[in-house]
Amino acid sequence: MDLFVSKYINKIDKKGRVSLPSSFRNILPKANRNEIILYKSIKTPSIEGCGVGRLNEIAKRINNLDFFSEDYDDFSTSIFSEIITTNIDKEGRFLIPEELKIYADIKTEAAFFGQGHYFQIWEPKKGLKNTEDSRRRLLKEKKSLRMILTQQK
Amino acid sequence: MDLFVSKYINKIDKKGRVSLPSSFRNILPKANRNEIILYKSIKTPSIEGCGVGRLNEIAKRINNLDFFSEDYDDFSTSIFSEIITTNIDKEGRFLIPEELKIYADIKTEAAFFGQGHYFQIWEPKKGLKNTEDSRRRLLKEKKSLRMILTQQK
DNA sequence: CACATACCCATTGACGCCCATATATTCCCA
DNA sequence: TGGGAATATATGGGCGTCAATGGGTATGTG
Repeated sequence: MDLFVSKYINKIDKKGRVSLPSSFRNILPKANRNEIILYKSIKTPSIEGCGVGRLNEIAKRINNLDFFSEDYDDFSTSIFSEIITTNIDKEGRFLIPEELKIYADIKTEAAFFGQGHYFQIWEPKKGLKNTEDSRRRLLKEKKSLRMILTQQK
Repeated sequence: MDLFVSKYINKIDKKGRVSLPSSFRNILPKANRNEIILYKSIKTPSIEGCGVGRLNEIAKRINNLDFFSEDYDDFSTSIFSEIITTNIDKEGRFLIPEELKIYADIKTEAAFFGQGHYFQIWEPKKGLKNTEDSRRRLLKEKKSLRMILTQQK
C-alpha cells in the first residue's frame, strides 16, 4: 500500500505535538521519513500534507515555466513561500505551525483524512461534516459510487 | 530538502543585522555557507537572494534570451551589475546593504519568502500582500494550483 | 579619529531528543 | 487454539541544544 487512506483522529498535546497516523508514516519513503510538507488547502479550511518527495516534482514543473514571466513568480510565490516543512520526531509526531492551525481552526484534536497521494488535516467536526457533504453531493449528482467502486477496467 | 521554502519574519537589530532563517542557511552548500548574493528583484520592490552557486544558473537563463534583444542587455545589466555579495556571521546573520533596504522599503523587520532555488526579502506587510495578490491572480485565471500540487506525473 | 564591521559572549524561548507509560495489536508456542 | 509475551502505537513529560536576538569589544580602513 502506497496511498494515504482512512481517517484518524489524534490528540494535540501541550507542546503542540500530534502523531502522524502510523499508516501514513509508512507511506513516506524511508529516506525522508522524518519530514513532511504542509500547506493550506485551496478550496477548504483544512491543511494538506504529503512527503517531501513531491516538492521536488513541483519545483521541476515550476522551473519549466518561463523564468521571466508573471506566472513564474505567481506560482513560485504561492507555492514555495506557502509550503511549510516540518520534522517528524522519533515517536512519529510533528508540530502543526500556528498559522495553519488557525487557518483550519484546529485546537486540541486533529483529524487526518487519506486522499490518495496526499492527506488532509481537519478540525474533527468540520472534517466529518465535509465527508458527509461530499458523499451527499456525489449521490445527488447521481454519480453512482457503486459504479465507480464496482466497475471493471 | 534542498529548496528555499516557507516564510519567516525576522528583526533587524540596531547594527543592521538580520538572521538568515536557519532552514535557508542549511540549503547553502557547506563550502560557501558564509556567503550569499543579493540583488534587486526586477519585477517587485523586493530583494532576491541565493547562494553564490546559483550565479551560474542565472547566467545561463540570461544567455537563453535572444542575444540581440533589448531584454538581453537590460537583464544582463540589471542583474549582474547590481549583484552584491554579503557575508554571514557565525550566528547566521548578515547585513542588508543600505541601497537594497531603501529599494525594498525595509526598516525594522525583514520577511523572507522561499522561492525554490532562491528567496525574496520583503518589507513584511508588502510581502504578505504580494503573496495574497499572487494567489488571487492564479485562482482568477483558473490555473489550478491544486493540479500542480497534487497531480501525478 | 570616526565609522563600519567582524568576532565573541549572553539570554530567552522553542524545538529535538530521550525516556516512560498505557493501550492495542501481533506473534508464538504449549 | 487459547493465552501470555513481545511489539507497536498514541500519548505524556524532562532536559539539553539550537535559533533568534542583544550587546560589548576588537579590528580596520578611510
